[in-house]
Amino acid sequence: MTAHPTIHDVARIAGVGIGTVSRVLNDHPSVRPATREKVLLAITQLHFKPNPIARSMISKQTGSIGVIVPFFTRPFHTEVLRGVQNALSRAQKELVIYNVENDTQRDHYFSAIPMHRKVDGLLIISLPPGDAFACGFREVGLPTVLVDAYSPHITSLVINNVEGAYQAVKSLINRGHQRIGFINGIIEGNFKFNQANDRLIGFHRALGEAALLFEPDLMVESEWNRQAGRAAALRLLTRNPRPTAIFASSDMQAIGVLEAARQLHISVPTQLAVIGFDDIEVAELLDLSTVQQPMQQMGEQGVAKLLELMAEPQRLPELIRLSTTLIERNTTGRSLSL
Amino acid sequence: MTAHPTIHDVARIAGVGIGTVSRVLNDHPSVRPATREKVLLAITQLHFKPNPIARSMISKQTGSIGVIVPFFTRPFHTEVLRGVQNALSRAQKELVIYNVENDTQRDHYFSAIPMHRKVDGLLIISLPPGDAFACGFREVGLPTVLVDAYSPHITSLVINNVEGAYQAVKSLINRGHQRIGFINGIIEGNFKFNQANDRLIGFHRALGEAALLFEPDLMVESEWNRQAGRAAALRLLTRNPRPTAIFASSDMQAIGVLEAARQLHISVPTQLAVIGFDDIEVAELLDLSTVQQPMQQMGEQGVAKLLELMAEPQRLPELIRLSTTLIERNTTGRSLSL
DNA sequence: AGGCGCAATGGAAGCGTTTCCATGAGGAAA
DNA sequence: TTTCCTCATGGAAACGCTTCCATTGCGCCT
Repeated sequence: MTAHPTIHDVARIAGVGIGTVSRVLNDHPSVRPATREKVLLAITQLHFKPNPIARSMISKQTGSIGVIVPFFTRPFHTEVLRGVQNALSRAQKELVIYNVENDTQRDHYFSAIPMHRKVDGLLIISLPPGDAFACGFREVGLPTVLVDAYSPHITSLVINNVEGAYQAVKSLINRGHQRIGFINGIIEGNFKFNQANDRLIGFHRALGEAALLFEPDLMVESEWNRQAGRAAALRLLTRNPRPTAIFASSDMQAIGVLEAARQLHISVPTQLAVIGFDDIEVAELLDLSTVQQPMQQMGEQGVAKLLELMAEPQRLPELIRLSTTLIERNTTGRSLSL
Repeated sequence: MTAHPTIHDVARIAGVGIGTVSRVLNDHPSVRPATREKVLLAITQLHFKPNPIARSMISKQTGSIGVIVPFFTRPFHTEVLRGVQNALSRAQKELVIYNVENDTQRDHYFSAIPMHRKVDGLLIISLPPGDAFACGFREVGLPTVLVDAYSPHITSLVINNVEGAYQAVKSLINRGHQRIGFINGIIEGNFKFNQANDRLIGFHRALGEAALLFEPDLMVESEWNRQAGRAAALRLLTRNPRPTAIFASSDMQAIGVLEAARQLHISVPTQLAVIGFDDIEVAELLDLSTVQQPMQQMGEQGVAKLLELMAEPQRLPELIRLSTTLIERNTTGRSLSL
């Protein structure tokens, strides 16, 4: 409850000027060792800690990084955040989380955060800002990096969604599947880059290469979660003839597919092959085949890029591509493991 | 890139004094409507936003809440955070996450955060601070609330771990199990309150009530994760005679048990009953019996208590108890669901 | 011995707000 | 008309720091 001591108190106790105290705090060279000692002593006596807010006032730096992320929509994001957190704590930065649950909230953050200057840098995950916002970030001089999203105006770190989807679908085709269902994420109306769109392209490509026809009936859009995946799968699996394989845009959706299959007494993988996307921890538990994203790496590298940008704000935007890895487990037809 | 306008710029443009601008910003009553309009106009013209750091300087409020949490150790914590985030965004507060991975980091945060005053309040999850730290929080006047941890000096929100463990073990006993293995979390050396200790008490109680002997051999401590749970289960299941049921302190550990059982070709639930703790989402997927904690509620109510405390800092510490719910699924022996 | 330059230091200014006090205008009461 | 009081307003002070400029003292060079 005692008031916090200030630099003036320290100066008084140490019998020096406030300038000298400040110099000691900032490791400024021109302080005589003897003086430094006096000051240091006073500091420990008073339990003095410099007030970071007053410092921020002058330095215009807060030591915090903001992360805008649809946090609870997919375990995927938790994993990315893990990477973010790792890199950030190494860099001694604080992590401020802005969770977004809907478009209103997203836009609110996009427009408010650059103005309020409570973070030194911004990491945006899975949410492509429109050009207007993107340019806004540049204009106010807030270093920003996109992860799992793309904008030409902002350094972006994306995985190759086309390739990932292609790998998944091709592996299904290689196993002889001809009618392949596709549960995609939501394709955004305003048609910026987005994951769902790229994955559709990959889906098409794999089909085309195998001279298979794309049947619009076999593609469904759904939210990224299990319930929606399940509902989508129920629709797909009641088509006639039904698909013999389903590719889902996220592991959670794929798990929904497994549930739907169980409900309809369709056995996996014998009657239905299933492959997901992400490779979250549960995928391994359920022996789900999937397309692995380097989630932690995405987070870490995103932070690394952001720190670079903060050090050198005039840097031009970059586009960094990471690749996916096909993980074939039981749901695409390997014999049951032990 | 243009410098941010300040209150002085606004005052100049509007042809008023800075005091008046400030009054407009803070909805102070005594400003003539006409004057207010002039100021408001200047504000929109300049795209002026008050600098929150300068505000913090005076108000000594940052609008942020810190959360110290061993974030990535259990999905449990993600769920609690979800509740925290909900409550916080309703209250328009920012969320600063301090993830702790080890004791050093924990103690660092415990001692540094109260001093640096970058958060208005602190929520600590699953990490009991020692008395020294606990009193420290009070002394510097940082409102603090504990969730899933207890200290007599700080408002604490805990579930009834004794009861939860008791419920779990009793349900096993009711099903006829006599040799029950217990994979507990780590019991902290310094023997403050902790979850593991209470659960051990609950375990004992259930055993005692049924006149069963506690066999120290059948209890193992392990980290809260799957790998450790699996290792612990392998040890338990190679005892002779082996337990017919295992109660694990977390669902992730319980999942490790399931893996171990599969590896040893022990079938669940016929040859081995398994029950976990938490009721995270995967538990349902794997049809795992468990003791449900109201995770989101813990987060929300923790924040609610914290906000109360911030409004009324002299409040005395409270102890709030939440209860658990036994969820019986397949791994404790219900016949296989569809 | 005198002058010069540099190292060490003190403290004012300034960062962008809020708050408070002083001032002035205008209306009501006499 | 004069006196008070109130309401609206301007701007200085303060928040706790960093930075910069001015000042002092000392050693070294000539």
